[in-house]
Amino acid sequence: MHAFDVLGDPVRRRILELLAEGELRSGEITDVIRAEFSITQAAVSQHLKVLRDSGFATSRVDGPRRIYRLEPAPLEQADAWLSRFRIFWTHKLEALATEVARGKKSRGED
Amino acid sequence: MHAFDVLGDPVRRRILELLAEGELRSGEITDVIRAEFSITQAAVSQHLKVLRDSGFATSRVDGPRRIYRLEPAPLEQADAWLSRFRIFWTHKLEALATEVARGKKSRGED
DNA sequence: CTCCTATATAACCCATCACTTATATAAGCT
DNA sequence: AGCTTATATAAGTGATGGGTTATATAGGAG
Repeated sequence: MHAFDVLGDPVRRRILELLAEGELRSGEITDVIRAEFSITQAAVSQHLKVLRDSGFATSRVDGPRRIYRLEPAPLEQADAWLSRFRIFWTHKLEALATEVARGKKSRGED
Repeated sequence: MHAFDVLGDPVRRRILELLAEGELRSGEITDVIRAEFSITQAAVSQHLKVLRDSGFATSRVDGPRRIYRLEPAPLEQADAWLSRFRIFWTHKLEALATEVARGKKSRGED
């Protein structure tokens, strides 16, 4: 599944927002998502699997719990793809500053 | 259709890349896409419709032709959503520089 | 007016996705 | 061992998306 396909789902985007704050237990994620989207625990677990399989998150076991952590690499790839369009909404000098700040790390991506 | 759903399709991403170079006729887009993806003219036209309906592109009539132009607003929204994660792959000062360069235009998006 | 080119739309099909309910797995407690 | 909690997986379903072929629309050329 391509990074942008993963980001196409609002539940997954929300999970990534939550994980941006720091590590979370599966149950904590499930509670928030269930409150906001009214879906079952199984559905949330399936979204977590998609995030794992696509490299957006990793999990580690803590007793009977799973702790999820954000993995930024696929997000960075998505960001790199979008970077070529940034010239359209920033002034040229500002765009240049952005590129300098990003260290021109991403070339020939996608 | 959410911006990230639109970006989830490789054909549409490729069309956006082409339009980033400048305006193109529907037929020019169709030729490139057909060569790269082996799909029909109708399929390309449907992708162009998705891009129009979701605000990623506009078209104007030139005789029997349609000229397509990139519209950056939805791409900027997608970029704004990703911006909250940039801290994960840039150093803090670099991330700050990026935010300054972007003029902190996007707050509370999505 | 008719024909051709350029493009979009309609109708249909099939695969995939997001969801559900039901069940499995595994750890901790008593 | 048996129960409970935490989480994942299996199986099935309905909706949607992206493709196809066929057709419509509209402008320019003869």
